[in-house]
Amino acid sequence: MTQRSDRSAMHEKMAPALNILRILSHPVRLSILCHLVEQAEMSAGEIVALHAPLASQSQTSQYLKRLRDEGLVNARKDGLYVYYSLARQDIRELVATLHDLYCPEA
Amino acid sequence: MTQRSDRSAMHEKMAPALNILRILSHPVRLSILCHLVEQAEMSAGEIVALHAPLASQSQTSQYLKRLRDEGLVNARKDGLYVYYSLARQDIRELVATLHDLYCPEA
DNA sequence: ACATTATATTAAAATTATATAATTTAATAT
DNA sequence: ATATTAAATTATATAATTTTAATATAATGT
Repeated sequence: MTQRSDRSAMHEKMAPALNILRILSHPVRLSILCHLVEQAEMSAGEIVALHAPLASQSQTSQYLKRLRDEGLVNARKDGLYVYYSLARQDIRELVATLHDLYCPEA
Repeated sequence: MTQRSDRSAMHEKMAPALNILRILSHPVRLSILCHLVEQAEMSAGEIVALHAPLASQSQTSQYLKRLRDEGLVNARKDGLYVYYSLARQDIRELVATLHDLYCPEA
């Protein structure tokens, strides 16, 4: 095992954390996840409304797709509506830590 | 206070967390911070050596500048050497959480 | 079948982040 | 003074992400 592969290994070990950090590094994606920590389930429309007019329907749908694709949220379709919910406990914990550190009460 | 400014306010409230997330979303910057959580102080040269050849001296110096500019690390100059250390407790806590969630032991 | 509403997709343009390469500053020693 | 080493800076190129705009799909009701 060479030095180089050691360092690659170090970086590979960080890959899951880096991936999550990148996903959370966007105001709307982070906001969606924050809301889903407190709300259990929200329809796509509610999520769009929550972020309009800062983010368009198309944009928000794209953010939701990213979160789906990465396995961070579940999507449940009911008729015309799609309901989103958090799919992973680690996101709950990470968002809680961020809240503690960067969203002081009062 | 309009709806729009409410939403801006929501996003502004997230700004500090977002800023930290973006800074941590890079393999070498995250790695540097991880090492400084465990090491207290490291010289620029040690940090460069730790990440070569994946990151050049110039790159690593740029990452350190970013961390300095953002106030995440302290730089102490001693002769030819510059010693870096963590400047903020929140980084320690955040890195610890990331470690717990994404770096399972063994 | 058609209209309506909710949601999703796609492609191009714009923006931002990162890498590369060359150069520079600063401290020390000869 | 000049050579050497550590570290930082700058400009440019490249790559990744995000925004925008237009369009498409899918479910429901008339």
